[in-house]
Amino acid sequence: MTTIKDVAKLAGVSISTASYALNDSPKVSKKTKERILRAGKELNYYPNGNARNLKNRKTGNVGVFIYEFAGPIFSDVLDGIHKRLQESGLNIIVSSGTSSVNLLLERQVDAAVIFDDRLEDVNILHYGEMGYPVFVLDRNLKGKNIYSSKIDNESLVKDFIQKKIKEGYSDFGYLSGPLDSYNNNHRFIGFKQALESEGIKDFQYFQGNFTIHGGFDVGVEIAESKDRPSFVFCANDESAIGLIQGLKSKGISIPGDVAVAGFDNITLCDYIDPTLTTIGIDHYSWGKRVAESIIAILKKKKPVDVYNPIGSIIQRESC
Amino acid sequence: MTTIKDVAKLAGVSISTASYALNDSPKVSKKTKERILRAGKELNYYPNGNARNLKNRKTGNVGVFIYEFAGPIFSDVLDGIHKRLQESGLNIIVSSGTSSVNLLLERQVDAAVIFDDRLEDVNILHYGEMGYPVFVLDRNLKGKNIYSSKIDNESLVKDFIQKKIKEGYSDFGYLSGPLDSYNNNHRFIGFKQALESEGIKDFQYFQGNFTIHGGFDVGVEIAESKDRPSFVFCANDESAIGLIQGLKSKGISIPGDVAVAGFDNITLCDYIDPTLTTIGIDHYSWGKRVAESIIAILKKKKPVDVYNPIGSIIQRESC
DNA sequence: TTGAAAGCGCTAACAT
DNA sequence: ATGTTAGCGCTTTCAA
Repeated sequence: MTTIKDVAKLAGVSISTASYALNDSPKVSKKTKERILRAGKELNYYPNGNARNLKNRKTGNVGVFIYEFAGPIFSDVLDGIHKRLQESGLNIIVSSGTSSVNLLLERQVDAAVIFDDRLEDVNILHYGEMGYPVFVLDRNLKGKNIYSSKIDNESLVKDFIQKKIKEGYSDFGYLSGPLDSYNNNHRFIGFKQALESEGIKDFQYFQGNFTIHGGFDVGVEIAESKDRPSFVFCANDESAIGLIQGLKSKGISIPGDVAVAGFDNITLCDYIDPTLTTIGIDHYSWGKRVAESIIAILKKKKPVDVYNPIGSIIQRESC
Repeated sequence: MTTIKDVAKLAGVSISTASYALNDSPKVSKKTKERILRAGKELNYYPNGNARNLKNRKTGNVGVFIYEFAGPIFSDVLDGIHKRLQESGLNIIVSSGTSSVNLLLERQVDAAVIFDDRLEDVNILHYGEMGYPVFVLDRNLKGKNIYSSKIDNESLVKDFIQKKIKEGYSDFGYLSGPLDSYNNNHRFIGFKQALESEGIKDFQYFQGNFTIHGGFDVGVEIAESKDRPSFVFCANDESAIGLIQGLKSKGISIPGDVAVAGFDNITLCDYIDPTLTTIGIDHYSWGKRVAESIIAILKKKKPVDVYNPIGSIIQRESC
């Protein structure tokens, strides 16, 4: 493997001069710099990142740790983060599962974005304690160097449901996500607040799991029930889409018999029949803003205000 | 920052003994090992990955370099790769754009999977030359340590179109992807082979770009044409979905007036109306198999047979 | 069973 | 403008 030593030897200079030249330092004369760079080209030299990172005490890598690679939401956030980091010459490293923990704790990244319910608090806290900035998305966590950016689930859902109540709906159902999901639980709070504020005491509760399949089963269950709600708010779009399919499979018409809404605004919303009304988050922009903050912290070495993503109602046919 | 030195000091042993203990070497006695591990816990010690990687001349990381983070195909391949690597204790590092090149050439990964048309051959070749194994997906590239795994586009498309010809279609169109796309070009070859083998001389050619939007425009164009093909084969599902929407927007019925098929079997195929007949690749399994091969190469230090993914016709309503 | 010391490839302070 | 050298944090050979 070619090292800086080989380059220095071929160019007939010392290692340090080679290093200066390769890092484009003004200290070295134009002539020798050229000679060194030519030697580097000739030997196909590239610096060993591990050695550089060790010496520099920084890697130039930003880690983004997600729950899984599938999923429309992650993709959009990732594309946003990636775009912004690339403009600033930082590398993006996306990982998941146990890899995430390894890369974090072994300090192979200079900063991290956590978008993964399963990654344990203790690891995030420890990484922050070591002096590295971390952004946690959709998660409540406080600690040294920890920044939390979250969707304002309560207000968004509350406003939306209040609007639907004013449109005349009164007989609601809530299709829940997993009970340990931050987003689900806060959306549920907003849902209940809306009913309460409008004096509606009762609603039906359905347990789902954020998946199309889980939503389908609930759809069938509701279709066969004698006491169907006239409006089901679903904690995310995927379960709403499953719900619609379950209802349709039993001949229920939407929104006539049962109105449905979701949360997230994934691509599928536009393709299902009827198209799905939902609360949309601009995930791409969210990613860009988070990356923006990380860059600022890394460059200026000082804390920064967090940006919380903005949501809006995307009115379609399903309610 | 806590280093191995701090742990050694607290445990009252030398650095080397600490290192042995932390790496669970049998050389060190049970009593001292315990003491060292306890010291490590107390100090919240984690090894510095860059230092370890430098010394070991390996990182335990496998890089997967993709064209973009959005896209249903990448997600499934990634999930497959991730699952298998995690079982083997290897870290997955996913990246894109200039980051990919940096991570590769700086040797921050022990092996790589390239699923990105834009990543230049020269960088891949150089990485292979340095002794690292690389899997290139859907790409023709030969070189040291380079393994190429690809969909058998020609046969799949040829068989499919021949089948459709036997079902009675004869008036075909081809909706192309970008002209520099490996997959598009090989699918086109298979398409032409099928027509030729069945004695069909003519077909219409439409230029698309693999996107829904691009497909839509062609759909409108075809709808307004006087000489509509009765069957349009699209080089991927997204353009097929756009095509369907474009045709429908002008009142063309599918498959009655124009039959449509795609390639990939993305989730949306099941949600569009009519549902889309396509050629499906099991991307998740593909990812697992590729990871399997990488693990074998890394462990056994010797070449391995490449696995090419299997495809099959997914018959739905659109043709 | 434990410790001393060299060295992985690089950067940068310091000396020339 | 260029060279010498220490050292980043770790592993491992060699000696005790």
